[in-house]
Amino acid sequence: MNSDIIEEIISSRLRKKSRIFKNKEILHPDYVPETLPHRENEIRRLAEILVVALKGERPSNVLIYGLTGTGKTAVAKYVAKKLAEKAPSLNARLLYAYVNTRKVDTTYRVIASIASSLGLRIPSTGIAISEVYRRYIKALDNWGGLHIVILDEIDYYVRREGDDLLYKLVRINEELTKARVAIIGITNDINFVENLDPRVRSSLGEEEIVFPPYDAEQLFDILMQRAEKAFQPGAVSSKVISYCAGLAAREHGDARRALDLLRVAGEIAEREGAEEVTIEHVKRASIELEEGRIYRAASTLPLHPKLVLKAIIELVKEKGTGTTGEVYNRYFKLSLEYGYEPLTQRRISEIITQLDMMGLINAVVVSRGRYGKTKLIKIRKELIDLLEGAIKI
DNA sequence: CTTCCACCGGAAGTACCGGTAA
DNA sequence: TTACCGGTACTTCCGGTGGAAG
Repeated sequence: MNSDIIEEIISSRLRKKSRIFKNKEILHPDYVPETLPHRENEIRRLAEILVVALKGERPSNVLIYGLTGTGKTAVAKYVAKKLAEKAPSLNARLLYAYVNTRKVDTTYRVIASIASSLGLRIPSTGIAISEVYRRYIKALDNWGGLHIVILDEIDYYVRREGDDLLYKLVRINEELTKARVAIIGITNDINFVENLDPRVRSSLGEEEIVFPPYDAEQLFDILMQRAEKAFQPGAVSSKVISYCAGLAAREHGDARRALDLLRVAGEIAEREGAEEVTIEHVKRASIELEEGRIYRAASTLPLHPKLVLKAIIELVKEKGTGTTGEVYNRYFKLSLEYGYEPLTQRRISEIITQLDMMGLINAVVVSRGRYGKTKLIKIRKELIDLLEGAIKI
């Protein structure tokens, strides 16, 4: 009986308290802990730069560099939040806006998001960008404090939209009479600054902080600190944590990855009803994370990208690789079979590039001399079946 | 050294959607 | 309601190109 299944799950998960987790939230990537191990220097630097805000001065703009999962976001939020909390007792007005410009990915939405942190309500579309900008400036001056604007992953943004917005923001203080704006830009691409307008560059990079990747030992400390609060005593050994740390350290010391690994390993252990998390659980977590990402990406693909992916899978199964032209021909046939109007090759070429960027396929531009220039397209063997299952049309 | 393949990928434009302001 | 606005998906056109073959 189905109700028995539900009953069983409820009784095994809810009635007994988890043997593994005490508070899983703590392993969540957005959770900002009370202390950030091995980032003391970076916190101090940033705080020293921004602290003049509490005296009513405008602090320097800051550029923060560092690879993913090196604590850039956490440190920036942490310092901004602490200062904002401290401000009222010192009779200073300080607010901060945090925008991840990879998620909030158009100029309009970025400004709207910044403005909304001042309590401004901006429609999601419909008015001109310059109008939103104007309202933001007006709201700033009415309020008259210091606004710290944290722009996360700005390299993504600038690559897509250019540096117009940065240019405007950097010079916004010239238009303000009472309020001030300080910008914290966060990027994981060190080269990105070189392509910026020199004026933006010098202004945004008044101060620069570089976040080095964590090594395995530091990752171990980070995981340990969180694990103590997140797990039941004895549920996870230091050996397991050290294994997670090692795995993540190999991928350029990414703390987010390390935390995900530990959390999912814990979930697997719990599902199994195990007493504690083992290294085997971590290994499986590693596979599960990757496969889950791929599956979600593939199964939510729109129609034509799905058809293109299907064409690629067929070709790869037959002969190992494919080219843009071959994929297009196969896609063309498939489209007609399913009764859809095929798109142009130009568009398909773009879709192939997108599939590559999502990590579903590998597409490299190669020149084969007399035989032309094209994309060489492959799929990792382990992913073929997974992808095939994900794209039932 | 030149040729020339099989594309790449930028630019500009069209159509449409979901939304706002007046 | 009409007139915009921004974003996305797509097309058309086309100059550009790495390197094997000649």
